[in-house]
Amino acid sequence: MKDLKNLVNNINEKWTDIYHSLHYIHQENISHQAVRLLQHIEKREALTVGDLADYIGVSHNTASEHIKRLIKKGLVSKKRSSEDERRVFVIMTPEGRGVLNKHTRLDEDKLENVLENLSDSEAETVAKAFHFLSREARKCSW
Amino acid sequence: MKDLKNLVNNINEKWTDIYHSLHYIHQENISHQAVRLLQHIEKREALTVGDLADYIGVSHNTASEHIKRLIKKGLVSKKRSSEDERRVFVIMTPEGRGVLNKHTRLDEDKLENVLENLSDSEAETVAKAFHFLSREARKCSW
DNA sequence: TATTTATATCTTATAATACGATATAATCTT
DNA sequence: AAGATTATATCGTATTATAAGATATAAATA
Repeated sequence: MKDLKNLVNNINEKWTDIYHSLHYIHQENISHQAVRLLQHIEKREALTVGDLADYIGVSHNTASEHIKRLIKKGLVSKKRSSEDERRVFVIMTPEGRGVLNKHTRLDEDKLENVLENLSDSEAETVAKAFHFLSREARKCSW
Repeated sequence: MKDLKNLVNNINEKWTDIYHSLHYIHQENISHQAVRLLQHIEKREALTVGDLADYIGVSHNTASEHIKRLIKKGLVSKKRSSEDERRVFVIMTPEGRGVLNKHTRLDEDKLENVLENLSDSEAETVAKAFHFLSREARKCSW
């Protein structure tokens, strides 16, 4: 029998521990909303300016300005829809992906170092766990 | 034999997938630096204003102003050191912990829902994986 | 053709970020 | 004890980020 509440809390504590120990030391100071936008753009295909406005909960003109700033920094680009030429898709550039990774992923060198110190069976357990969690998380539509 | 580079990349992709699917929908728009400061304060004991300045890489006067703003929002409080009365420790308030959790933890309801959909043995695998990772991550001093 | 829709721009306002200069009080040095 | 050092705080100033209302433009739709 699973004690779910306890497991949830346990995972959450360790989730933040792991991130705090293994995250990148980044220098480029990107803003809060910029990270939120990039996170969403990375995970979804064909997002428009309006979609992004809804996602971060601001008016469309504000979202339009956010995108303008991200373009100026070279983190995203725009691509007009061919079906409906009013719509504009926001595309992540390789530079944007790089900056986002530095802000959301674990530092590859640190993580590799950690995994080296695990036994083969422990490393396998970790690989399986992330497989299970991401498989089910993807189904979560809330 | 472990293919580490591949495992690292695999975990990182799933790490961001999971966060994107399960993070809280937060409304309070706290700034980038504020989150960084709160994250560090949560994980370390007895941090001074100077420690925090070094951590986020700004001058001491800037850090002092960050703390002032966090105090105004009720997210941290100050406590003067009794040994050295020049030093001031920054303490997280329950409100600060709440706001930080909303910005760094996974949504408890979503995570519980995900775990419910795992078999007992899968859930156990997940619990073990976080145990192993956080155990080794804690040793990472870089 | 009139209306709606999707973006963009302009104006205005506030908050966040940062640093140099300076102030203050506590501690350490000589 | 006097002077130097250390830890914070505050003031002045400047830039960037954030946001929304009003307005403009161009494409699609009724």
